[in-house]
Amino acid sequence: MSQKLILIDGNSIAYRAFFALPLLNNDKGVHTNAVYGFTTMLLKILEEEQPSHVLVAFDAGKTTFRHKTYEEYKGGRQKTPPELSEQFPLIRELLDAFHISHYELDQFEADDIIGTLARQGEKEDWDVKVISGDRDLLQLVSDKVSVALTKKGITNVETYTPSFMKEKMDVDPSQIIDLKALMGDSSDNIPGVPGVGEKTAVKLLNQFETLDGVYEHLEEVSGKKLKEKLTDNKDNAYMSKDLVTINVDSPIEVGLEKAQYEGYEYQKVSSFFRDLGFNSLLSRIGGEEAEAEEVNESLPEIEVETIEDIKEEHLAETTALVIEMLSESYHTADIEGVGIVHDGGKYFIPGDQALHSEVFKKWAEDANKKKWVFDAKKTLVAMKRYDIDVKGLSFDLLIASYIINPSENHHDIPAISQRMDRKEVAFDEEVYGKGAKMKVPDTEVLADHVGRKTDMLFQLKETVEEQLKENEQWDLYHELEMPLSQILGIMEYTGVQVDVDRLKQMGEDLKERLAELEKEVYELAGEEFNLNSPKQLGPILFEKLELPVIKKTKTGYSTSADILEQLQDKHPIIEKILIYRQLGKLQSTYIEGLLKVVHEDTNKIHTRFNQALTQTGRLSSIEPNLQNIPIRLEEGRKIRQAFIPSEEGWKIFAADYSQIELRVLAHIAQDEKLISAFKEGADVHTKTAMDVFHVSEDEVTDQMRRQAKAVNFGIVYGISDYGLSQSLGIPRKEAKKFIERYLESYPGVKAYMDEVVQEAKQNGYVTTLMNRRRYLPDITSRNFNRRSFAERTAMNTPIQGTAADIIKKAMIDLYHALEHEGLEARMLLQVHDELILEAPEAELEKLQSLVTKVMEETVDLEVPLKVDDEQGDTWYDAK
DNA sequence: ATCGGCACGC
DNA sequence: GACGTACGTGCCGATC
Repeated sequence: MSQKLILIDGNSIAYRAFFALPLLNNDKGVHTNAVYGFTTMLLKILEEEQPSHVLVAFDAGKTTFRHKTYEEYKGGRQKTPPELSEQFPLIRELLDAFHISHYELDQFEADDIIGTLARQGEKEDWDVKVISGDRDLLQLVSDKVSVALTKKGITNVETYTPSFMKEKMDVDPSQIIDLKALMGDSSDNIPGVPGVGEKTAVKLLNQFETLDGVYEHLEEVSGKKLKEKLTDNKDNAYMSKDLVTINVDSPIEVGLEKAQYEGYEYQKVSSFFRDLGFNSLLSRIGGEEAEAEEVNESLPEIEVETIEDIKEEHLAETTALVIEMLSESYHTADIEGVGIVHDGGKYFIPGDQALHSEVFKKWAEDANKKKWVFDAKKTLVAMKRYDIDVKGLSFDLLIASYIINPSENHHDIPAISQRMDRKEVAFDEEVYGKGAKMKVPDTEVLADHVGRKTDMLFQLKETVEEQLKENEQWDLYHELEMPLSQILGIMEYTGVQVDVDRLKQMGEDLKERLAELEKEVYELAGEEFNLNSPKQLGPILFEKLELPVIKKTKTGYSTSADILEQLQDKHPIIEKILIYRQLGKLQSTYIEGLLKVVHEDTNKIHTRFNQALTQTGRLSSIEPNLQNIPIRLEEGRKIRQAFIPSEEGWKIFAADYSQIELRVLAHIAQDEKLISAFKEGADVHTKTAMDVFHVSEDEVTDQMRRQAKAVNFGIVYGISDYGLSQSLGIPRKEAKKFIERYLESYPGVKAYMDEVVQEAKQNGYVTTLMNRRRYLPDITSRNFNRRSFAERTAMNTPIQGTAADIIKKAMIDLYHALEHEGLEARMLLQVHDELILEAPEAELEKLQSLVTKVMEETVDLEVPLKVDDEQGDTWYDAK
């Protein structure tokens, strides 16, 4: 059997991992992010490649033989951060635990060790794969040697073979050295020929094949400047060539046999993982499969009493309560059991027993009996399904955890407890399994697990509340998110009425038009294919029809709408495809997708608002997402005709904030010009155009206003100059200028942007009006991209987050106002800056003034808030 | 099952 | 100079 050798560039991968992952500490305060990243990469390779031989090469010391040729080799490099240096010994330990050999050689770099072994393996006719982040290694590619370069992150790689290289870079492996010699490499301080970049170098090599070829035929090189540069820098080019050439004949003292890999010992690796706190990786290594029972056995003892018949003595004044469902969709999920923990005991009750019990209902509905829960909204909805109106939900661990740090991805009880260094609860996945294998375990196991979660909830409450108070987020939690959670629960439970027949009719019409379009596209293409597959569409457009290639994706040609639009006048097929895409989206996502989630007996849709997800404080909506129902194009907007009031004689009423983010910006930044624009009630985009282009109101063209609008959009969403250039279809430099001119026009905004970035650097986080936080660890990153992103986030989050705070508060105020006024009107949906209600026709007039007033007055800013309202028989008509 | 490409909203 | 560029959800095809 053929042998497979994996050669890993240890330094390169460690660097990659270090910069790709946030600087994590384990519980002992040791930085482990590079080790962690390295480990995930290693596990993935071992699993996917099943190699017979593995070796990790490291760079030895400070100087190498290359420094003799060129003293400045790798000069100007930032020195390795100490947070990373300290992790190299751990990486070696990791490799030892895996029984994987590693090697370094004085005066030589990891590249040379890898090159030498790769050639040896090749000679033996082995399959060799090199893993690195360093493109220099591409020179090793051959029929037997492939090179996998890390892309985004660490485990995401791109494997280079000779043919892939030719396609992607338009050069052969043998030309890589000459390519580098010409273009140089700033990160290694290799000069190359100044002024020659990748594009020129590839062009030269295509014409003359090699560096020698270029110099032999210098007179044929086009361009006087280029010829001059090449002549002047001939020495540099050849020296660069020497420097980048990997020594494939290094005096290494290890042979291929040393790299033999025979698998790792579970014990050693798992204890290494435990030492470093890599608990999430434990499940990925092949040890004995952790059975549910075993999981629980390894945890500390806990006594949970399973009771069938619930009595008052099992309940208390203050109780942690968990309603356990295995499925996320709590509108329909079965309730498997109920966990109850208080000072007097720990109980588990099978779901049906609890929810059908009169004793339980009475206790649940008693507002004086305090319930501590994880996800109050879910608890409320689930219980409402059993006609229980739960009251007294006084603590919500989910919301609290989210408020404390929204950037945590896992806010479930086991994850939270683990972060607090308590390891008494198994993860749901370990107990229930996942995907198709998910199942309800035996009652004993279920009771234990639910009991543990409930117990942990009971224990964590105090600490978490202290943390909220310490962060000055108590009000945000207690006065905003907690009350909102109840309101959202009621909204979700209420649901939105859907005109199913209407949806179905639209589906029929779409089906016909799609079939027609499909036929037309096939005719124009001259063949049939799957029109929904970009992978199949690409070759048709760009090979068969020979349309110009504007952009490629990593898997082929890009066929996205903005690319197709640029091709529109080139071929009649393009327009058909665009329309097909548009209608296809409506059909699959909005017609079929919505029909799938309509409740059969009521014809209502019940979304779920995720209140603990976004980094900015906005809500999100799932199953279905009712926050992205089409509106921009008329065709799609018609979907909204299917959203109707749930009662006869009722109407849909919608109210939205006008320019809330820009108003918030004016307020936070205290920018006089922006403030006065809003106070005057000016059209803000026109005003921006006047300020940015220095023209009077009547001189503002549509084009100028459109551009100003895009800039405002960019400011609100924190997009980059690149993002703005994309949305306007202009060069990045111009986009950058627009942003600069905007900031010159609004000095208050400029000052705010600078301040908020400083604040983020100082505190490590930014805050909103109501003290919502977003941590930005990348604000001090040495990586430009990460840092820039963090800076834009610092500027944008207080704006978007404050707007989110405001509408959330408005919802609470409105809920109480409706109650206070004795109106029947109900809130149904929130779409970031608008609220959708249904109401009896007779209430509309009152509603109009009430809703507007409540929303506009919910906070008092330097600028007025403005609310527009609409009404109609369907959501579509409320426009 | 999971990923990539694409498209919808704010 | 740049290895990626507002936030979400969900569909499809392709892949293993």
